[in-house]
Amino acid sequence: MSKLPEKTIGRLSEYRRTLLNCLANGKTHVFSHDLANLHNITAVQVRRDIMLIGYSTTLKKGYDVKALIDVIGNIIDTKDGLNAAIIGIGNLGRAITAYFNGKRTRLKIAATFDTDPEKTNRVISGVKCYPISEMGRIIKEQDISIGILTVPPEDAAAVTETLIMAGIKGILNYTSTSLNVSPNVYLEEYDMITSLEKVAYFVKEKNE
Amino acid sequence: MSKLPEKTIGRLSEYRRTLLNCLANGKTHVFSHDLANLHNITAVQVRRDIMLIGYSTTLKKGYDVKALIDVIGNIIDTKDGLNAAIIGIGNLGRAITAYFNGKRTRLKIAATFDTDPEKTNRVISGVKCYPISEMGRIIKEQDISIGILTVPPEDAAAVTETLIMAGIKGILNYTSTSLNVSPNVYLEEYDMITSLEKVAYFVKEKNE
DNA sequence: TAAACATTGTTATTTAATTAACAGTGAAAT
DNA sequence: ATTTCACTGTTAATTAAATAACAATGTTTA
Ligand SMILES: NC(=O)c1ccc[n+]([C@@H]2O[C@H](COP(=O)([O-])OP(=O)(O)OC[C@H]3O[C@@H](n4cnc5c(N)ncnc54)[C@H](O)[C@@H]3O)[C@@H](O)[C@H]2O)c1
Ligand SMILES: NC(=O)c1ccc[n+]([C@@H]2O[C@H](COP(=O)([O-])OP(=O)(O)OC[C@H]3O[C@@H](n4cnc5c(N)ncnc54)[C@H](O)[C@@H]3O)[C@@H](O)[C@H]2O)c1
Repeated sequence: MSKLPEKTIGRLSEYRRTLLNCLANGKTHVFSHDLANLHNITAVQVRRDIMLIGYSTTLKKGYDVKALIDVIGNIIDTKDGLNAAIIGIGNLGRAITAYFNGKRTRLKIAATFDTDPEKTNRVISGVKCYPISEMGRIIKEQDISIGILTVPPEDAAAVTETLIMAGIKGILNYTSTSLNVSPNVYLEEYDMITSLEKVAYFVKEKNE
Repeated sequence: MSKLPEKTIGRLSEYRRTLLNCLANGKTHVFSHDLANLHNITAVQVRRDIMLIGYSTTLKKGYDVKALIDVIGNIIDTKDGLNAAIIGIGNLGRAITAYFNGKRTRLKIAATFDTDPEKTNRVISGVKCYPISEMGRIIKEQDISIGILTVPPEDAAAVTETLIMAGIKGILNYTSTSLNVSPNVYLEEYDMITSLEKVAYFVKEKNE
């Protein structure tokens, strides 16, 4: 298995979501082109991704939904799951917490952190919010390996520093500041304004 | 100029954000490697992107911050700006609206839409929320060309249909359902769970 | 001023990702 | 049964993106 392309990992996650839907609707098998249509990509891409993870079917009646879900799970999930924390439980942090809560069993938001005394030491959106000063301790105690950053942009760098000191292994950064992390920490960044500006640019392009 | 790589567009948006920061801090010039460090990429990449948009400096004291902001603006922005709408003013929709409101002059959230009568015909997070039934009319009246989808996943497809009928030109889809749109509409999709699962996968990888 | 240096712009190379091509094979049709 | 058909798996080709290489040139230092 070793080295799967980064893009493939993203698509596997999406396939699984769709497959879980199929399962819920009683579909037991799905063709590569069905999966492709549902994701706006080509059937070849789907087959190639699935080839890469080593699953294959002898039948010509499509992939076995259940089996494929399991195979993808073996790639993406860890045996015991991973814990994540939200840092900065403001508007976005609360939306994410409320959304994730109870959605994935293998990946859960175990704690949130904030500096605002109005928010700390309370349960917000179903998860306990701790003062940032306790971050190191809680991250270790609760074996949290992923940090989701939703603090104000100007605090992002400092918070990241603390997170890494506390032994965090992966960061999902939603603040509009890009971060520098040591290469043993995986960093994924997403900026909504960039996305929106991209849409705007291509809308403009198409009009010309 | 014609065809800029998609990735470059994304980075230009990010450079501009950083450049605006520089400007605010009184920096008038910035080196390619400064910009690179701030974005976790290489200086070559920065220079190449900037080459592609046709800006260059004769000085060897870095790029002129103000000038570069303008050049990027000419690429990304339209003359009169574009209007966007949020569809589904729930947790995520509200967070986005509150965040964007008053941030970009050239790109603004002009209206929001929802089905919930508790929410419609009120101002939420600073923007008027209309019932979904009026979407066609409002989109035309207010010249809205971008739709940001934050409705429940099961409603995404139907809402998209309506959006396209109303003449929307670009969609930013935050629901966890991927959409099919005609090729004259630009579609950008982002799924937080996929992002988080990607982080989880690479965290797991690194541990092995 | 001359030499050393730093920085840019651009072409060439490499790497990553996608798409095309097609052989192989089970299922359905005749 | 045999032919046709629909799908899959995989290698090869193409395209897109990132990186390296380096000439050109303004800046700083001796
Ligand atoms: N809201 C959105 O839709 C949206 C979109 C794109 C980007 N963002 C980014 O996400 C981040 C948060 O946005 P928001 O709208 O939720 O802002 P917000 O102000 O609602 O929330 C920020 C939260 O962080 C807390 N905080 C401040 N300093 C902190 C620190 N040092 N440590 C821990 N917590 C701290 C605040 O108390 C607050 O609860 C910002 O960086 C913003 O740029 C938000
Ligand atoms: N909250 C998050 O952080 C988050 C993260 C990832 C993805 N999402 C996705 O974003 C979407 C919204 O999430 P949320 O947490 O804000 O949910 P939410 O339930 O808080 O908000 C959904 C809103 O959409 C409205 N709505 C329902 N049907 C509608 C329709 N047909 N037309 C217009 N409006 C309608 C509801 O009244 C509600 O206000 C979901 O698809 C979810 O999968 C959310």
